[in-house]
Amino acid sequence: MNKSDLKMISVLERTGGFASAQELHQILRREGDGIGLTTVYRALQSLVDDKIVDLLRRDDGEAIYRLCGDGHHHHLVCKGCGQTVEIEGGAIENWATAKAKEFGFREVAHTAEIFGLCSKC
Amino acid sequence: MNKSDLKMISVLERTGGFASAQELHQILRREGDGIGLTTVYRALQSLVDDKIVDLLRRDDGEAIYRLCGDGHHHHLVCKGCGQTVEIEGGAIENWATAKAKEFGFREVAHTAEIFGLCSKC
DNA sequence: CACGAAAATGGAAATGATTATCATTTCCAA
DNA sequence: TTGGAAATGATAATCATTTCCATTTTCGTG
Repeated sequence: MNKSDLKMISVLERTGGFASAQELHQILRREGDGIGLTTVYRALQSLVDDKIVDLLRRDDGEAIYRLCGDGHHHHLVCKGCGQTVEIEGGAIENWATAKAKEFGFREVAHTAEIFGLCSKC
Repeated sequence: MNKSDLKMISVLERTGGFASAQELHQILRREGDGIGLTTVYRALQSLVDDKIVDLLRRDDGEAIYRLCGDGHHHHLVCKGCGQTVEIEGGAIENWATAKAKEFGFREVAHTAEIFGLCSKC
């Protein structure tokens, strides 16, 4: 956990929703921070490894990052403003486990995200 | 639906699991087909638009395609051999709908995939 | 069959995100 | 202060995907 990591956490806190590496870099630059794009990618990768931020993908495949709370959870993402809500997925966990067992799969992981328009958009 | 579209459907049928555009292109080339990469992308895009194939993303963001049956469904994907199984997601549908309503989201869609190792791998 | 328009095709260049390189700078303990 | 490790960032390399554009194929009509 170095200076850049903390800087990224700070921007992510301020932006709230998901943002791409490029966007986060631009924001920092606008604020006068001379941080390099390389460092942004490095810091984000490091935070993902430490499970401090979540990484998921936009429709076009671009990676987007979000500061996340502890433990396993899923997201409700607004297509309009990018605002996201962390949600519990009790039903999902059971479903994934059951299906995996049904087909004899081991070491399973799963992804589940919901996209839509929030009440403001 | 043109010749290239049919050709892509044919390869996808033979490969079974998910494959990327680049992989599908290589397979066709190996078989002696001189189809261009551009055409592969175009055909896949067209099939996705017509909801004949599913598009999802590998961990690194690369797009992978799979011939899919009718209707809404999810996948159980083997990390080892790429073999996939289409599964029903009754529990997921309800979960997604309920959560969306709970937070006042409209026009919702959702993704849910399970990754693991199949019995052979 | 011949002709021309429209669709399809594919090679090459452009794009854009992400990663690798590498020289320079910052940190920090001894 | 100093030596080395870690961090940094500009630049170049990579790689999937798109865009461009010229050529070829398809196909309906005379």
